[in-house]
Amino acid sequence: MTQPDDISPLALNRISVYLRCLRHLQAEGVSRIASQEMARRFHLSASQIRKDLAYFGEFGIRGVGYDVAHLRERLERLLGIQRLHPAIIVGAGNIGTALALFPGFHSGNFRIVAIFDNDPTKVGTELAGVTIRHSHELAPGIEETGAEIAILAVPAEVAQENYQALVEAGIKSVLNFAPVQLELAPEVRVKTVDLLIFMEELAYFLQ
Amino acid sequence: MTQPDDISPLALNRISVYLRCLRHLQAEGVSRIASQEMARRFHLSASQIRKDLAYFGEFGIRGVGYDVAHLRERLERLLGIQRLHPAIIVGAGNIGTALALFPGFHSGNFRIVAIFDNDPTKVGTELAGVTIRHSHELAPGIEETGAEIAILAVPAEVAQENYQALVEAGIKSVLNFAPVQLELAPEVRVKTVDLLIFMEELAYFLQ
DNA sequence: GATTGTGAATAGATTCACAGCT
DNA sequence: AGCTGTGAATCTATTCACAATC
Repeated sequence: MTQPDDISPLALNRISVYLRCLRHLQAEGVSRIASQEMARRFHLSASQIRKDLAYFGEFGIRGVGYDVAHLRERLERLLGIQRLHPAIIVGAGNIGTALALFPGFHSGNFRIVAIFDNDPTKVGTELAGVTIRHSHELAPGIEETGAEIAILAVPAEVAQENYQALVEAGIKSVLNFAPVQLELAPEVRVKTVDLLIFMEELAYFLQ
Repeated sequence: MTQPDDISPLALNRISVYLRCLRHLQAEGVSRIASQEMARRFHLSASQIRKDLAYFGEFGIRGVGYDVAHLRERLERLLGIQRLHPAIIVGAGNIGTALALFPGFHSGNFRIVAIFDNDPTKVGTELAGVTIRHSHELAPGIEETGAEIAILAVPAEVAQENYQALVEAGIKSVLNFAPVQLELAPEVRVKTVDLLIFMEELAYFLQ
């Protein structure tokens, strides 16, 4: 499938939100919806919904609205989540463990196919139905499983070296939970989730 | 302290990033730094650093750069993290537990002062040095501890009702981990961290 | 000479408003 | 009649380039 590569992450994230809304609507048995009604129900902007959707094609019917099931399918294809994405977790500490057990990763379009840690007492134990392997085995583990996405959940001090190892092992994208400014490789897309920055944002508005 | 209330969240998050960089520099013994050098070291934009900082005041010395220790202190005051912020966790499941044990919440300017869950088998047990209380006790718990920030780590299905309870109990801001569009109360600031949306963003660029 | 702080210029995102379909 | 798709208008953010300052 061809797609624009220069869409803004903001618009892309909104597409994910729309998709979630459509799933809700579908579960409720709604089969058609207008942008305005969707905006009202989920606290979004109607013109932005139309603009975002139109960016990828003409999905609606003028005078009528959008077909919920059809639009949902189109958006899933668009995001590339019509198929299952194998993912790995690097670091089986608190955050890694929590993510391994996160229900969203068991019901959706992502599957945790391997977990790595460098603590020998953890290696060999089971977590979320997967046996933890040693971080040395990152490269063969990624190759065997065809993993595309790595969730990096290691301490900040070792995040850069683990990221490097993932890049060399041929991973395609990384979701990073370590609170560091990673030195990025151009061929690997990284999304950093920095809890302290979120907390500091909230702290600012407390004043 | 007075401050502009209309700063963009993007700029605010960058201030957090600068602060982290300054801490690194200070730990390395660097006492002065120019925007250009800081940009080079941490992969940022020099003109953006200057613009962001200048928005809050004149922190630098022309021809010289910025005093690391001084700027750090100013930014901490600016973000309101010169003092400790008491925070609570609602939901002691996988994510709630991981966050309770997250090192960032033990070394920084945030302190987890209470944890709530509605599972009677969890109530009364210890987690990260705090005894888990029943969710019924949210309001008195918030009052006693003076908690300002709540970390909402409950299943998606019950996120809205727990949010409502937090609003009624007088919390000031919420960091929400449930993958839902919360119906927001105007007086409570909310930041949602949605892992599935991040994963979907990465999936898009795999294609 | 070097570097900040800042107005002007550019780029990007959102909202408006309406022509074009059904 | 009603709602989408979209160009134009507005608003926001980033980058540039240089005068002001040390």
